Amino acid sequence: MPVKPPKIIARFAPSPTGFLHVGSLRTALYNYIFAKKNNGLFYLRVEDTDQSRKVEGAKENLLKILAFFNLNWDNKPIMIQSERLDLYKKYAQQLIDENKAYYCFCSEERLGESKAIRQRQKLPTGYDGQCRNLSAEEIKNNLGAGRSYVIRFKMPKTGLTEFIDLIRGQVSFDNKILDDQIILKSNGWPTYHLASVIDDHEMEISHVIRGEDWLPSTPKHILLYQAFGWEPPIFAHLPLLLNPDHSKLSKRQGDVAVEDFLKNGYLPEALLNFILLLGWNPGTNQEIFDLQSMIEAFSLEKINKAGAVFDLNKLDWLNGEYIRKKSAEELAKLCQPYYAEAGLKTDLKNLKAIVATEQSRIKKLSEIVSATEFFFKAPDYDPQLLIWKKLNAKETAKNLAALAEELEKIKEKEWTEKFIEAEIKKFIEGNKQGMGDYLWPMRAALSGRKASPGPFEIAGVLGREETLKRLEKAIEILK
RNA sequence: GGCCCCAUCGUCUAGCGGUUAGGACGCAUGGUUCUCAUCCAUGUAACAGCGGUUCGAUUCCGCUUGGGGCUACCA
Repeated sequence: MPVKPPKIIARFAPSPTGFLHVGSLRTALYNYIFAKKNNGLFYLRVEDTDQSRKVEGAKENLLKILAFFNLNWDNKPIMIQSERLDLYKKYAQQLIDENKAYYCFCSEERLGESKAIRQRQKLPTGYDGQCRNLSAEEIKNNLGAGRSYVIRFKMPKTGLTEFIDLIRGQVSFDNKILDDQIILKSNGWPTYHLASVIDDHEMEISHVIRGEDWLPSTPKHILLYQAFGWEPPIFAHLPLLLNPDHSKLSKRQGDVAVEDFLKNGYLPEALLNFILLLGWNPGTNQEIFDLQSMIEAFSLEKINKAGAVFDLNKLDWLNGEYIRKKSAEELAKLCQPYYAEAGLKTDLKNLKAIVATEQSRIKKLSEIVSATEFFFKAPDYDPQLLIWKKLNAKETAKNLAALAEELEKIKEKEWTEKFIEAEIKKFIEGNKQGMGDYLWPMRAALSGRKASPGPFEIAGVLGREETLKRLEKAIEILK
């Protein structure tokens, strides 16, 4: 029996601008999980038709990040538009030959003036159609004279272009307000409109899932499909990601580059989980998703129409959740680069113990260094910090001395958090004072901080010698 | 200006004619704890407005208002 080819093919088609926008990552994610959910294919295409925005290494960077997030594409090699220039020209020529497109020789100045006039007349500001009906003679003369030209698509002047958007339902545009779009630039390169339509057709894309900012140009694309006699794909326009002030998520108001989030210590799985939930929900109360469970739970029908504010608060919370789920070893490895950057060195075993003490506190990996730097070097602090509630300096020093004496009794090989805790608690319980009268000064002496991991935890990691040294120092400065 | 899209707590959202309008983040309070965090419990806070349709509208329709996007030889 012949195998039926997969019907569902989605794609991610970024332009290589040098960094990956989180909004683009979400688009890629939705396309990927939609394809996988439906046993379909996920294709990648690089839309590098704007030479002026060319960035060296951007494409490689893009692929690296997608792979890092495990958004693996099925077309190898991937499609790259700059390698297909002849094809776009051929199709543009075909439209010209069929009188569905035309040469336009208008200068930028004339276009600017025309636009200003139409703006004043409160009319749509699109191209005024000056070159739409040039005679064969005029075209020949202009071409002969070597005048620069673009190719414009001839939009129908009447009728409606309607389509069903999977997210928005029926959408309708009046053809007469549609601009005669440039499809081939004067340098011979295609614009997005031409290239994406041709490529989506050739890749046999079944579903175009992209940002809502593309919604207004979708009728132009559909008309292009019709001009070529092709079946348009199904469209689904995603709600936009928003700044806190509800404008389109932009660099001005914080990080938007995926690389920056990673650098700041967000885990890829947390970031992915977070953006999944911006504009989509599973219909249940589940909030934690790995890639596999996303695929299982996903459906396009549950995507929202309204834009979603990118709320760092919730991202931080989610990231904390994922950090807490890591093993000490995983976390230590993830934190290593941050220590290296700070010039702090220690072996992995020690690092494991150190990061474990802050695992429940940090929200981002980048916080680990400042949160744990007191392990690396004895902290400076105000002696007042050592004093707990109603105690005075003298009593505090006395308690610390008693504590030190007890700790002295613990042998090097018994020096573990658990054992220290058991011994010291036993000792304190034998006294008339409370836990805080001993433990606060001890913890403060070891960490130099108001808030920190517990004293036994710190002592266990610090080791016997360093612990006793810090206690001595505390007693000293209390005098 | 023109066109298109959108509208439930501060934020992400559930709801698909009859609900005490639910959950999560945040925030607040309490418990656990020497502290902070974690964890647990409780609380806080929303259907933009006006008209219809209907026995009944958060839900369906229209208008208003508000927000956003597009309007490039950028994608």
